[in-house]
Amino acid sequence: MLTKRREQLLRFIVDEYVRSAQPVASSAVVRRYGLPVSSATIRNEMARLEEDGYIVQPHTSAGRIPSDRGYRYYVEALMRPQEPPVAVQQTIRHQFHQAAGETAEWAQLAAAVLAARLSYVSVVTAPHAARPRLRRLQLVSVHDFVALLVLVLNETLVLQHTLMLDRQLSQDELNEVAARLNSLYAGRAVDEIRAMQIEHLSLEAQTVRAALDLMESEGAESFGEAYLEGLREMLREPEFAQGERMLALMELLGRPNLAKAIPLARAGHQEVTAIIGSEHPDDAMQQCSIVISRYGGPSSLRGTISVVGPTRMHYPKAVSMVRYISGIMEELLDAYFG
Amino acid sequence: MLTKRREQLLRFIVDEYVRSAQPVASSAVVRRYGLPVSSATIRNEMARLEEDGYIVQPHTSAGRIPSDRGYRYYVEALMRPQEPPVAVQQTIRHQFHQAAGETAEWAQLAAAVLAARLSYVSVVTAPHAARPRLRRLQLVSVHDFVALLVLVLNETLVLQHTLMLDRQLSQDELNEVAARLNSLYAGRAVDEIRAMQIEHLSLEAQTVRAALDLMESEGAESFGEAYLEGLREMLREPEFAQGERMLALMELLGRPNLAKAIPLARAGHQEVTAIIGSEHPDDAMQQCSIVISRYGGPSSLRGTISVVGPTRMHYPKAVSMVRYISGIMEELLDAYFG
DNA sequence: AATTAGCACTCGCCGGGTGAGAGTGCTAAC
DNA sequence: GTTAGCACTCTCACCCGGCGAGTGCTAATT
Repeated sequence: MLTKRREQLLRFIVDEYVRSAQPVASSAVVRRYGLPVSSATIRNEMARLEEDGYIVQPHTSAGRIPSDRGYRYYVEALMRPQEPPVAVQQTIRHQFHQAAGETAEWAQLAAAVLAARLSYVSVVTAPHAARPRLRRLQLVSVHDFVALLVLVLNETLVLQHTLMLDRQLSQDELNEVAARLNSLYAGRAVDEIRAMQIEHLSLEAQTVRAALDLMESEGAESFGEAYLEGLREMLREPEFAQGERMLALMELLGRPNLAKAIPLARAGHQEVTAIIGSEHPDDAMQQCSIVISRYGGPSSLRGTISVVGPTRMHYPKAVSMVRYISGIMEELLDAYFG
Repeated sequence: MLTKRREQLLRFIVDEYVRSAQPVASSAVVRRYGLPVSSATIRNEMARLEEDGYIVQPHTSAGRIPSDRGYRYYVEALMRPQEPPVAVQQTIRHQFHQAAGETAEWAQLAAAVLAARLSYVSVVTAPHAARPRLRRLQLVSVHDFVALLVLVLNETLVLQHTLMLDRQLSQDELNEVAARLNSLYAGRAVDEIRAMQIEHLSLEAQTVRAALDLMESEGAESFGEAYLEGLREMLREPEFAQGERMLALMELLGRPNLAKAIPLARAGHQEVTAIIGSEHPDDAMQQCSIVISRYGGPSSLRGTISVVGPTRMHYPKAVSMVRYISGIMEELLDAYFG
């Protein structure tokens, strides 16, 4: 346990380092903090904090910067999350108000807002149903040999897929097929439909296969439908100034690697979780922190919302912003599908 | 007009510089090219080429690199486009074979293939109909107060939009509305529908408004539905090694700026066009070249396919690859909607 | 026991200087 | 028109030394 003064000092070092990206010197503390002590005292305290592993020196005769452990302590015990100002809240609410309808659009908007407000990378996975049920399917004739399969799921998700037909079918015929399949399968989940083991022929079989595929891919949370925003903004941070680091980061946040970079499993529901630097299993992420949260009800539509930034991240802002946006997503889901 | 030998020399300088990214020295020419002349002769010829503006020296006592004019001459008169090897062609065809159906998927695939084969940035706009006609619209009930509007256009494009309803409507009622609107508007283009000036109430009006909006946005070629791929690969090129340039490039190729970066108007149909460095109006693109082509029939579905790379680009590969993929897109469109 | 003034010490950064190497342009000879 | 030879130029990498920032330690003070 840290003394009161050391806590204050650690907090100041984190705040100051986050602000300036420069190691914090003892004299800087006295000057800007205005404590009634001298820099020598601060130096002594700093030595203790370093001994305990909360801060480090990049080299002898430089100021101190927080270690991952220091950030952890800061996030856990020191920082006061700052709610976004009312004006900002209103702006954001307004933005979401405009994008009614598509859940995917909400996710995209959430990513955009988050990136814009924080200047870090945001990754938002679109809401997905853990165990989707078929509400109704519909076949729409598109062309002589092409039909569109539209799937409406219980959780108000609409999926579509183009079908290539063996023979020409009129809309009426398609309607018939759809009606028959609906009477069989409406209201059921993937596993139930599979369990029924009904044999179908030609178009029916093709439709059922496509529908099951779609529902299954919906059931699994994936990064295929994730929205990533703000790479450009984040690359302006001084820690990524060298091309070397930039490339590494881009590599890491590219589609195929995204799953490795962001451990969805660590996202808690309701509460916001931070993963700081070396706490992340992947070596490439040692310089980065993640602030992540799940949104949506436990049973119905769920998704995750996360921010990836340098360990020198503005945690109060990041945490509260993620919490706020996460809350909005929850509200939206509730309002539309509650 | 250049002498035969100077042409050869220019070609070699371009080839070599593209390969090595290093200024080409006179001695290197003799060594690797094996001409029965000495480096002094090459130096004399180089001096002439420089005088005429085809090559430049980064500084005294460095080799030569091609100027934009030099590249232009090379592209116009010197290079022989190399068809992709048969094996590669087959692989690509196979990839496209797998992605049947959605035109947007073709575009995405085209972008991915192009980026993978060339290691430059590829930008492909999805096929869009210049003057789309409504084939049929359909309303699908999704939720109590939510319906999905599905628009099938003559050119086999499917668009969808979620509608928020004022009151609860059954699928039967929705079908009725759709049927009425179809009987009125099927087969017509945006301008025709507008010209009819029919007054509608509530849901009908809402549907028509949404449908017109969708069709209009489809009619305009935009970067909203453009697929961009390969930024990571391209940033490995030595000219972008400094973080400075990387950021500039990313800035430039970000969504809002994409239209400024890629002048779609300069894309010719059938033939592939190159825009080299300073030929581009925007200052930020001086270091880059664009290889661009339009695909699709002149009347029906069209799109553009382009590659953005450093001016030190492998033009033969880029041009022939763009041409090849462009051809495939054309074939696909023909096969499905011809 | 905690604080502080003073001071020596360490280390990164910056500017200049230097030497090697690469490649040219020029001149004079072929 | 071509070529050998050579002086010249420019970059790059390296080293060096001074400067400034900031520390750690010691001894004195409260």
